[in-house]
Amino acid sequence: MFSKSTEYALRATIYIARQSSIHKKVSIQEIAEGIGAPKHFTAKILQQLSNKNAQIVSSISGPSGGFYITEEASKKPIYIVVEAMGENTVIESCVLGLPNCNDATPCSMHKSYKGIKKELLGMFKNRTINEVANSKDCLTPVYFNRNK
Amino acid sequence: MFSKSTEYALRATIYIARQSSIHKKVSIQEIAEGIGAPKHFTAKILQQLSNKNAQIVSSISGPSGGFYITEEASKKPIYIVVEAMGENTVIESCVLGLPNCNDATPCSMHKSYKGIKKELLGMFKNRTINEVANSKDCLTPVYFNRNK
DNA sequence: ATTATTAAAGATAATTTTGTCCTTAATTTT
DNA sequence: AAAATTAAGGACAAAATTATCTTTAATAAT
Ligand code: FES
Ligand code: FES
Repeated sequence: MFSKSTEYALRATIYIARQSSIHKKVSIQEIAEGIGAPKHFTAKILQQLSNKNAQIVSSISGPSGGFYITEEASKKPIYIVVEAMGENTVIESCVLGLPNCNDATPCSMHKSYKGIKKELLGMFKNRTINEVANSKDCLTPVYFNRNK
Repeated sequence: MFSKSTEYALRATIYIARQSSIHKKVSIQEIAEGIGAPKHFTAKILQQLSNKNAQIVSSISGPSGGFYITEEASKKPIYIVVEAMGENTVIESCVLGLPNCNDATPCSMHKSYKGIKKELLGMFKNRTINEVANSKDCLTPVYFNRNK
């Protein structure tokens, strides 16, 4: 559904929200291993998630530095992660790839897709980062690095 | 959601199902223009859709040749198009990109996604090519080449 | 048979995505 | 102040996707 980048971004955000706080930061190394993603690629993605526009995760350089997420940010919907990666279109656009997916210019899948699209959007817009990260639905410790 | 290839494949299949019959075939040229896709790239995709494994669309070379779809094929679900392009995983796999999206090994999005996934799959597995192509929901003639 | 038309097939190129590496800057510890 | 640790940033490389071009094969019309 999403690109690798966005998948890693979601996993990294959830990982950070689970493992860290302002007092206990996590390193790129740890995050990359925890989510099963290449280290340097993960670093790039974390930059996107922490830059001025996104401000989803926070970071501090130097020893005992690393990444963490503020209470404030963790209350935001996971949608912002997808948005920061520029992939919100994946959820919002036409199944057939036509421009303007809306009731005024429907494609022949639109009527079937409309409801699903709404639910998909809802899933990302209504659930907060914190809620997803600490959901009781799955708390296996080795969660993100299941063997592929 | 899908790759360009799969989007083109879906549009092309729907286009052919609308415009053609065994008596009135359509050329690559016409299809490509009709769906707003690059001609030679469309040709490649049509090859995939017509090869021995897929057999979704049929073709005949030579003058007055072109593509068409059999009654039999048009009764199959549009899912087979997505499958022929090797992108059924898009619908079937984990939102976070983890392996084995199922109730036994859920990720923290799984519970929310489960129902949506089922509907998405249903949309592709329950609707036939013919049904989608000739749906009353959208019969605008210039449908596939809306200006982008 | 020859010519024209159309898809099939293969080679190549451009672009985007994914992944790696190396240097710099920031910050803490010693 | 110096050394160590960590993220930031930029350059580069590999792989995958998308797109184009050229030649070949099939078929029909002349
Ligand atoms: S216009 Fe195609 S899904 Fe909405
Ligand atoms: S396991 Fe992640 S959506 Fe099913």
